[in-house]
Amino acid sequence: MYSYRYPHPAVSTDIVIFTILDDRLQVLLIRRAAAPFRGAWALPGGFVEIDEDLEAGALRELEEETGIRDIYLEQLYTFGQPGRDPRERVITVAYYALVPFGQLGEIKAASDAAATAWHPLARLPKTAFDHDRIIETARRRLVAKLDYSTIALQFLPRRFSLGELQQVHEVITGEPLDKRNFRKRILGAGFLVDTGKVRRGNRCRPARLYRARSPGKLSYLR
Amino acid sequence: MYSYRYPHPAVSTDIVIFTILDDRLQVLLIRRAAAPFRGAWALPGGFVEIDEDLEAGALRELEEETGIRDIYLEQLYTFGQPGRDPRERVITVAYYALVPFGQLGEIKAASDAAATAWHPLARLPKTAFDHDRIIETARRRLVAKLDYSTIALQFLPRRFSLGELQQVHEVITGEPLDKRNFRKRILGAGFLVDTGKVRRGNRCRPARLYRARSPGKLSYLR
DNA sequence: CCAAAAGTGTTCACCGTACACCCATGA
DNA sequence: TCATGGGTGTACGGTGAACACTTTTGG
Repeated sequence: MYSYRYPHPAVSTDIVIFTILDDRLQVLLIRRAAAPFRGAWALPGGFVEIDEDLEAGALRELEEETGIRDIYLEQLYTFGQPGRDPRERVITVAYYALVPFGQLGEIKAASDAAATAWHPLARLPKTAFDHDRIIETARRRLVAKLDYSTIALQFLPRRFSLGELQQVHEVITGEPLDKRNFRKRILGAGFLVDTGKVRRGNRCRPARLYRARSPGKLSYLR
Repeated sequence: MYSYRYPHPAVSTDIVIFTILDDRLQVLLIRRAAAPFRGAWALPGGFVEIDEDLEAGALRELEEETGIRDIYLEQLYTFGQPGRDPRERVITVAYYALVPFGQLGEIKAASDAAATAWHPLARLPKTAFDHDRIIETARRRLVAKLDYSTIALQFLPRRFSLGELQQVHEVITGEPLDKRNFRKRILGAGFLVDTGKVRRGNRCRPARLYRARSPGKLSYLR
């Protein structure tokens, strides 16, 4: 009854990296340099090594293919339908993460990726494998977590204004929010701290800058 | 760059089956008939066949080992830490499901399971592998979904009384609920339909029986 | 001085919560 | 007749939603 008598599937990770750029929710794709789906856009990711933790494998592939490192991944879902990869049976464990806009200079096109680029979710190209389905699953998860978690903060740098945070919420949901209600709700929740600093120089009134109460931690609202 | 030059991990499924029995949340475990962890309690599950969908594999193993069939599984999480199985690298995709109490006569001990038994979550035995962690992850998911989904209905037969539904909620959360508020909230949500039938013979006033508005479907509250 | 984003309170409707008694039945 | 769960309404406080004007700066 031991398993290694039977053929094993390949196991890979795929990573959905979201950012907000030009007032749109965007996802990072790489152009595949090799078959199958050569030339098609695909999620960063790759095969897990035999003694490597799943999340570690995802982080490694992400850094190899995009240069992005030191971010917090959350497991999304595992896609294992036979036939989703034409080469062989591949089961992929999908992760997702959110990165701040304005730190895009670092994205590189690496080893086995011909190019990397941000794509607005509203206008995705045809993607390799079932990656469009993975992206849609990640989008739904993101929207669902938006109003019971502090997930939106991950789109912002360490210090940010309330206007920026509101804009993140508006871009993700597509719905405009009332400024006074938003501020009351967010500040009342108590997970933001006024840093005492302001941002000036925007040809308008300076904005107070806030930070998360426990930086780096994912704390929940209630 | 093709993957099959590299060793592949084994992929298995594990299934956390909850029920409510004796006013306690319980989980179905099998006693392992083979090494490793021979004689220890473990979740039903097993290796995925090379051309088999993940959920189909989970359903097959569940039926083989317990006789349970025709239930709705939901994917829980994928556990892949190296070393979690002493034989070789095994990545397991965990599923969970809820079955009605009072249908337990069918549970069998099958092929590679020496015995099957329900265990109250509050008093779990030592489990094989990392199955205690998988069970705890499933329990948290269940509690989290309780009040924004109709998941509790899955513990009940097609027709049920409001008292039974309230009891399900109380057992899962461990908190008592006010009867009038519970009924108001549940009936106001509009996913229950009065069947017109009653259940009598309990030495007390007969209870109206309800059913889900869309039987078999997982509809959400708001 | 003007454009642009920041900042600020009140009112109202609705919802969750607290709370106690009668009803229908089988034994 | 009595024990057992079934069934019902109201009052209150808190929370989310609607809504408009002043402030501060850079150009």
